[in-house]
Amino acid sequence: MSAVRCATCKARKHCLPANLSPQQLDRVEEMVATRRTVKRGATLVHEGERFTSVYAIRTGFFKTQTLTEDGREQVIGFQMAGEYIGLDGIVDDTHTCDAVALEDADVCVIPLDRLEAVSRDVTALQRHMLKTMSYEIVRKGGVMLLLGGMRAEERIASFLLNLTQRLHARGYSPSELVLRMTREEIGSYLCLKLETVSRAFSKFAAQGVLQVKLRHVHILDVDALEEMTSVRTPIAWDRSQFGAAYKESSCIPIF
Amino acid sequence: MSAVRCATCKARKHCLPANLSPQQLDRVEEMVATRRTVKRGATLVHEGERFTSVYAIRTGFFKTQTLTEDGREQVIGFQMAGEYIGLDGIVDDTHTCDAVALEDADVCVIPLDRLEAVSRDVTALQRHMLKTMSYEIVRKGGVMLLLGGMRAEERIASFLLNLTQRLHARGYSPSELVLRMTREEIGSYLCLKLETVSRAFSKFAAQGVLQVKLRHVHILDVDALEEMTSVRTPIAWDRSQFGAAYKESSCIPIF
DNA sequence: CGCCGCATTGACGTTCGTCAAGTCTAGTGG
DNA sequence: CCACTAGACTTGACGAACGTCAATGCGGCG
Repeated sequence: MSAVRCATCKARKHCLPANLSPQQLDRVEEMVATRRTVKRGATLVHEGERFTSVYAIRTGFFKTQTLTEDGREQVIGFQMAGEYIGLDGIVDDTHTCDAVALEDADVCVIPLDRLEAVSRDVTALQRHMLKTMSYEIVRKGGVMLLLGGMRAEERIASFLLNLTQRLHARGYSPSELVLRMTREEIGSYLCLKLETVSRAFSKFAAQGVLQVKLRHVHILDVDALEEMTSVRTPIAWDRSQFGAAYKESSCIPIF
Repeated sequence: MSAVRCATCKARKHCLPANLSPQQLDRVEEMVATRRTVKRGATLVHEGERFTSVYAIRTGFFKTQTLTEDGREQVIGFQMAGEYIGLDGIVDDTHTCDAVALEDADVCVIPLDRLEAVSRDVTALQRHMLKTMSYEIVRKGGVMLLLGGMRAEERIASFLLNLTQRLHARGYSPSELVLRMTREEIGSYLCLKLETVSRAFSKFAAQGVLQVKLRHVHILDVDALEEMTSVRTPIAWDRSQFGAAYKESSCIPIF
């Protein structure tokens, strides 16, 4: 199970602090209790389940969602390689949402007590985890601004920009992407109906901003998309490491 | 300046872990570099300011807000005794919002490096800070659900329930409260216009659910308010300590 | 090849924002 | 102590944005 090493993991620059010494890296690797594969459509964690570990995504793509009082599934976020799942469970030792794989995935299981123990020795990790959680707080603040202040088309423009930026930071094309989620899941996340999402895609295509063919999206005019997103970005967005260096991104921290 | 001790602070059960030994309490107290008073209307931290410390509120009431691209002030949250301000600044060493006192306040200044150092020694504190940040993540998720899934009146019902619950946990009446913020600030927070807030108050009053006289609100029918808030609560809400014991609250974690 | 889930498109209605007029209150200064 | 004023609040009329409902198209998978 530990044939996979952090040292050679492609997601490492997204989930661990930079500049760890080889000794520290060994220490950090001990945190990973095990690794799990999750098939497309399978659920990694269930809402209400007892929390013991956080998960770092090595490969794959997830959605997190929760059940609202009236029975609808509300999508909370989309997660990709190097991002963490389960941080919301720490507060009450209970996971607050489902995490469902939208493509076959591979995750590291990190028990919280080991994470804490190693954090006491490796101060860079301690700081990194605080930053990771702080980042999630700011990200969610960005979504709040988006939901409160943006029109349907603006939200969708932000969403597309954000997805491509994060994918680009992981080696994919900055202008072409394959959506892993349905229109309904996008709508749920942005608090819009699937019809509204569909209409926006069609309109963007008619304006020559995008080419859309079902899940395949080709962005023709990034600037046009960015002009639609009028809400200021609180913090930098797609960077492989936290820090002041990446502040110039104009995309809202949301997804 | 250290005439004020954590041991005798009334906000302590909200901002520190329970069951600290006297020795641990001494250690924890060393974190507090200084204390600051903030007059009503004054700003504790400014958006964009370099982050070095988090703040724990001893007394008083704050709003946090950020400037959107188009120049509006968007209220992000309201904070009261025992709650932390500034956790969002950790990720990029920069505060992402203003914190403005809505009544005269008194806060503890806790430099992050000291917080980290003490956390390495006092594992209960380490865990507590992770829980505090996890809580903020879940709280923000609750606001997202509220903004996405609730009507104006439902949002305002949730808001009122939440405020009274938090105030009740701090010794105030569970049914009577004095709002520290304007209709416009409530509206900004809930992504509604001040007219909509006003109309909802009037309607609730006409229904006999509330008595409202400007900032003075008297809740006559808590059950009616709770019935309006249809979105399920992800986690427990008003508790002085984290843990599974407080799960029964039916109010959405938002504010 | 046919079916089913996903996506598109149109018509209509509800909710809340916008604009505007007017009231009340706390705070200020005479 | 009272008059004045600026800001906060209330209330009404109207319109735009998006949700709702419904019909239809289409592509991938068995």
